[in-house]
Amino acid sequence: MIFGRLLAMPSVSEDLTARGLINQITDDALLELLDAGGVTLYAGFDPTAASLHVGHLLQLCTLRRLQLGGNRPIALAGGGTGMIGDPGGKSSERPLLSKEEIASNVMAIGEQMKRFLDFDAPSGANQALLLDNAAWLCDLTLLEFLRDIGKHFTVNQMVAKESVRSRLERPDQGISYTEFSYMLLQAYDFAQLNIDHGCTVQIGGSDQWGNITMGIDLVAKRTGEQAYGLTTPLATKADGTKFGKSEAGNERVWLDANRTSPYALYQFFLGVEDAMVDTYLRFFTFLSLEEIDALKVSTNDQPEKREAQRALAAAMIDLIHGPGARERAEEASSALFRGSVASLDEATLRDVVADVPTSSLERSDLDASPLLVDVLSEIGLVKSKSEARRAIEQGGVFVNDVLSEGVDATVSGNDLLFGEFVVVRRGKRSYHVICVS
RNA sequence: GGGUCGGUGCCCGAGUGGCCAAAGGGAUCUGGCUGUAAACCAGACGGCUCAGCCUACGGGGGUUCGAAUCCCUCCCGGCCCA
Repeated sequence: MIFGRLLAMPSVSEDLTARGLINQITDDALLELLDAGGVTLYAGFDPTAASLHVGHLLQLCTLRRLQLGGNRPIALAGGGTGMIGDPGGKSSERPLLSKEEIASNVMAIGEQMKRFLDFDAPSGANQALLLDNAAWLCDLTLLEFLRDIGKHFTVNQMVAKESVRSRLERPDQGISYTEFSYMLLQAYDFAQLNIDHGCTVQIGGSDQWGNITMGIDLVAKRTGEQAYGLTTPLATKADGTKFGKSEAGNERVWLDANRTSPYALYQFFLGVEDAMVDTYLRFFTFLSLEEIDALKVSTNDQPEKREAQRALAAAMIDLIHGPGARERAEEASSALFRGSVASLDEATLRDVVADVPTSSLERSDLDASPLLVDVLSEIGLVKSKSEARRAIEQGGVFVNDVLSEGVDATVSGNDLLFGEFVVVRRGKRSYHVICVS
């Protein structure tokens, strides 16, 4: 059904262009190839964790777009390169992960990718592939590497790359030979994918431009084939910092429901700044450009309705966790934010409990009327009791929507809703439900 | 291996014997204004049994009434020389 709608949509290149997804492209001819379909292309993912996070969305969604346009995407997990670490962007050396950790991360990430890419396309022609570069990098010997890859590049050009130069220019930091070699391994990946799978295109964020062009060079030198590269802009927040790098409280926003609940993910997108919502809709959703334009008008005319944010959040949860999770996240959100928590009916509250962060307490714990300060820190809504005291003193703690005053406030059986729940809120929007049994 | 500079709280970065839980900035948190937005304003921002105490300025040891600040040593990093 979605596919049917897409067929009526603009060509791949028109769509990418209109969405602002093209930052740089090595050759305009690539656009025609992508429009024609049948191109095999890849993007790399570092398996540094057992889950993807919102920072990966842009590449995932772009691969999806290209697949929907009839091309064959390869998601390349950097099981090999992940053991090295890309020097770009970071100001310091990255800690190395163990082989086992990386392998299990690759598995987990591959599972999540199934929501974005079709790995079982019936025609087979453009079915997505998940590969791990550990397959060829781990067995590569140093001598082979130096002979077959290293000889094609000069240190001069490597040092000139932005990712390296920025590290060299910092007076207090160096770059290890290991990380320096990263770009060559990435180039090797491209060449390997070209040989094994006829892959001719690599896509990535704009910071990958240098690595991608090195890969293209290597492909040309090893196989004589013309390869291409396309970079997307970097997704940023309104203040210019990286989108999804880390959010409130330095928590990453993950695609794994066990790490970031669908409700929390929904809230994350619902809270997007007006200034960025249109960009994100274009980058991350598969809504038509017409729909997105209409939402932009809505943001301009009636920003307080947050229609664009709602559409964005809904689309993302649909994509990442499915419609069922989306509906629950929407319901929990409106229950908590529309009116007073205390006035919710029991059934609604029970539904909310299922989606919002919760903790459980024994009824006997409550008999002693524990200090609110202790309870807050126990359920993890604050990091320490000092922080709990501060939060209360600053007027930022609410029990069942009632402002708590005084650090000596306690929690007791009287605070129970339906004999079971205490809804604690910190600040404007951090809800936590305590279930008493 | 030699020389030299440096390692400060989440990050950047001041401090070079007491007035240091340690300037300033950023991040973050809370309040205000709003629209569960941005910007802006205000406050907070190591922990605890909280007018006090404990833990902290790379690790360990020492000098001193007293050390982030001085000395020794070890570890780590930058730069230069070999």
